[in-house]
Amino acid sequence: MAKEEKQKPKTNIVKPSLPQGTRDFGPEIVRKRQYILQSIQSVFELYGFQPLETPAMEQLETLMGKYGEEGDKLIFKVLNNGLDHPAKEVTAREGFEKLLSGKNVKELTERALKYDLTIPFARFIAMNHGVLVMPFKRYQIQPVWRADRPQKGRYREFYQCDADVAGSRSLINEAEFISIYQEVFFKLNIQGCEIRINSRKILSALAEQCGGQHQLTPITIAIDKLDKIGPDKVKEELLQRGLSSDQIDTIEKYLSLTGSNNEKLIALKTLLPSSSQAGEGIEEIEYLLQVNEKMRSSNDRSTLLVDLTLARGLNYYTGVIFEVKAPSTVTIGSIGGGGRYDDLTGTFGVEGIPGAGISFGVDRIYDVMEELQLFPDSVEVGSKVLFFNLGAAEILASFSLAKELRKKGIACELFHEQAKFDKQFKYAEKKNIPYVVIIGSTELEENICTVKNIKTGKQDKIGFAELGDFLVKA
RNA sequence: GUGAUUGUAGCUCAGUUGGUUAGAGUACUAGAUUGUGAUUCUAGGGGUCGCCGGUUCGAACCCGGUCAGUCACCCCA
Repeated sequence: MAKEEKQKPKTNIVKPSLPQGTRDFGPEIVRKRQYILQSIQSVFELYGFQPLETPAMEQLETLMGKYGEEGDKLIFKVLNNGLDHPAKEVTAREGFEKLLSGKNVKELTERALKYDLTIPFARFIAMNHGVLVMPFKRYQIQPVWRADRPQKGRYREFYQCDADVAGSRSLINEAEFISIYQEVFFKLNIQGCEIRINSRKILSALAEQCGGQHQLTPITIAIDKLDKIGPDKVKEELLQRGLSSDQIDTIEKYLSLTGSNNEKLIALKTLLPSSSQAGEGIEEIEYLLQVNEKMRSSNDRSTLLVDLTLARGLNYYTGVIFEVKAPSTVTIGSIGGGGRYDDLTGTFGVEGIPGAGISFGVDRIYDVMEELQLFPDSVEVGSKVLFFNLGAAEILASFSLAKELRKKGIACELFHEQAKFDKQFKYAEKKNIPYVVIIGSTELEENICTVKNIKTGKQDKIGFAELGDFLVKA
């Protein structure tokens, strides 16, 4: 026995692997993602939003109960440290018993990874509202974690990219959010997005007409599935939830309202005539349509569409709601969403702070851009210049030339060893380096170098002193 | 959390009813080629067949479990 163990060398080799639903991002992917994130960030900044970062972890109680029963299950919990300490053995065991009976256990876990950016934002506002300039406009670009089962376009760690404003009821915010969407998609050259809007007030009025407020959530959940399961199944689901056939009839009429934005709103007024809430919702949307018409520039390639079937799952929304659909040429659905919520911080004991916000789905925007080949070539370029290494004396000259180029802001590198041309060319090609500088013994004597454009194959003899200017212009 | 399906070289994939030493293309390395990327040719390295266990004289192949990917549901970005 002992012999066998000796034969196996004792090593600590671990087979490298990633936790389920997480990813590494290689250099090209990081560049492309950064291109998207920086575009969004710059637009947020242009509208006066300020950056905020919050910890990866929150207190578990900050998160629990905010995302519904299903949401709670998807929160990643962090095990407390020191549970194996003898002094804590009794409480640890008790905690584990509680856990088995399905309770939340402070004894075992007090912290959790954040599940979205909105609740940490609300927590931040609740802690700091006294010292913040209100309304507080913040944007936040950070990873969040969900213990969901991964599938395409769905991960356990992913980035969210949110802009929210706290402490303002003005519709100007919503109008600017629409404008931000349009500007970002223009910047990324994504054409044909649909920005869909609706209002929770309208949905709420509909629920009122169909049995009362307690029906709001079931109704929104059911009609949110409309394009997925079709009108018949929606009716079925509503029937199961105890709505009468009269009420379902109303909802069916509601869902079948068609026409232009204004036609839909006019038809809606006759469907829900007595509701002041519906009236408010309609007025708000009319205002946004009007502003959008005025602000619209030739740059905007996204359309603003009133979609009365838009519901959005999260039930903290109370006013206008948004969702952005990817261009119909790709099969990726929603790439952003948001809306207004009246009570951001009530759950933290701070009343009277309303908010509104939007979010960009970075991973899906990436997929859209990849599919439509919208990333500019320049995104892929790291170094602009590679100095060939043709020997010790030759490369020595390259050091100072490289330093000169870097001083001018040109990224460049020296090939790491003397090697044949083939190898050095291939390196440049694989790294998407557009120019190579060749300095051999003949060039060295004359203080010149050969600059070759890899794509065109064009070569120029350039004096050492002129190299920087030549490449700045190239 | 439920169900289905896949896992073989760095990458894309073959692999017969279970049978000797697991293959191809591509990529890589060296040479033909001592200063210009191609093509071609030659040679070479590279595998715990996801992992653990079981059945068998014998398992990449059959069975069980597990991990990971993909897809659908739930839900969601």
